[in-house]
Amino acid sequence: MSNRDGLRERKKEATRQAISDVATELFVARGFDNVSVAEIAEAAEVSRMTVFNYFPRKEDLFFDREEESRQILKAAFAERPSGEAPLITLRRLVQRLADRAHPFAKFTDATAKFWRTVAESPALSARAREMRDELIDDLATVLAGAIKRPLADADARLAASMVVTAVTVAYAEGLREHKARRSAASTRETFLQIMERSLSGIAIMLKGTPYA
Amino acid sequence: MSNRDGLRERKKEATRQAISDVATELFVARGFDNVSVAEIAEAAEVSRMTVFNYFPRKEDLFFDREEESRQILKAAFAERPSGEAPLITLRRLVQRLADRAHPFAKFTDATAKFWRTVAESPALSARAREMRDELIDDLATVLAGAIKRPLADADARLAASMVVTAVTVAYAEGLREHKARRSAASTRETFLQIMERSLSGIAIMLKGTPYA
DNA sequence: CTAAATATTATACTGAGTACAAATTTATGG
DNA sequence: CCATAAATTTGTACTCAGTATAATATTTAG
Repeated sequence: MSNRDGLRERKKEATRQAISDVATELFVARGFDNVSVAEIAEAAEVSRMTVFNYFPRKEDLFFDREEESRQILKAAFAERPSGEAPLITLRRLVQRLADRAHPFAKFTDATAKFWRTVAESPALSARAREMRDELIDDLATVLAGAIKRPLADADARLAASMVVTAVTVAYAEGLREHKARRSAASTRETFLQIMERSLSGIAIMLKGTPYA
Repeated sequence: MSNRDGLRERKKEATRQAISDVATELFVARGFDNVSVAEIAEAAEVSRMTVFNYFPRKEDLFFDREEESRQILKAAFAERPSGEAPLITLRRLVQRLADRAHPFAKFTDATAKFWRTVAESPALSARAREMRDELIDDLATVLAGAIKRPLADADARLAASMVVTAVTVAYAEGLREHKARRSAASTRETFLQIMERSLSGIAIMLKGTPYA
């Protein structure tokens, strides 16, 4: 029998999902810090060790989509018209994410609750910050790759840091507007406006480099 | 006897300093994560509880100057010529820190070692990121205060995030140059140049607001 | 069916951080 | 100087995340 969809693989995926599901349920009900890994294991009818087997850190039970942002960046630069300035590619990417209401540019009660849970937990907040820094590194690498530099240079690191900061601020302001009961169109407009302002400023910072 | 400089107060300060000193020594010698609080307590001839009494978290034993950046910001805006755009105040502040080789703009073997120790410890890195976010909040508040807004608004938050990001990147590049054995003048120039480029871009982002 | 490969579990440990009460040290008022 | 109040230090016992390791159970392959 094949390795890929044998009984073993199916069971693994099932237990992983079961653990993740039960953990999410407990987290939203009682808050991340008020649920122990032992409780999750018990509720998922699995041993504590098995939980750590699938999710090395407790925070991994909450943040399941770490890989996704990396893929989005790669895809955007893979499809980009040759010769287009990397900063323009990013501008188009942001527009598209907003148009398609992608989770990274969506403001609903669900996303608000998600980030409130994060804000209420020091451990989750720390992990979110860590992921933000990892994203900066990834973006710097992708940017350098786009202009055929093997390694990220100082300009790429500046660009990446600034763009990720811009998204962070724009997203936070979008969430803020949502919580203030503004319309979806309004929050989307706020998000895009901050991104536009930021990107035009970043373009100035990168004038004379191959990135802008 | 007065409360301020009685025996009790002096002893408290002495033990606090003793704990901090012995901890720093152990950390630089063996790395933050390879030294337990119990060891520090033993080396400082004090109980484990006393260590936690003075330093609620282990990371506090390493980062002793959290308050300082806050004070520098406040002072800079307290002394600023009335009517000066806040972003100009910050530009002058950066120049002055570089001129005076303040720790936040200084690149020596000591600072390099300090930040290497941070980079080698997940816990210290996490704390550094947390402090960075706290600094952003503080700066946003100070910026809003400078134009007589009681609360930080979206523009202040954007400005603060971008400025702190700029300093972070500029400082990191300065450290990088130092590690590559470039001259002190060169690292200083790199730092200032990144700050200048960044601030001119940030000025564009803030055009039409009272901050730029 | 057997044996190798892999997943799960039990157990025991380290280390940070907390709660709380007991013991010690310093301050203060007579 | 003494007694007592106030503050500091300590001991003890706990919770919880995370790691190491060996034993056990389950799936796969021959």
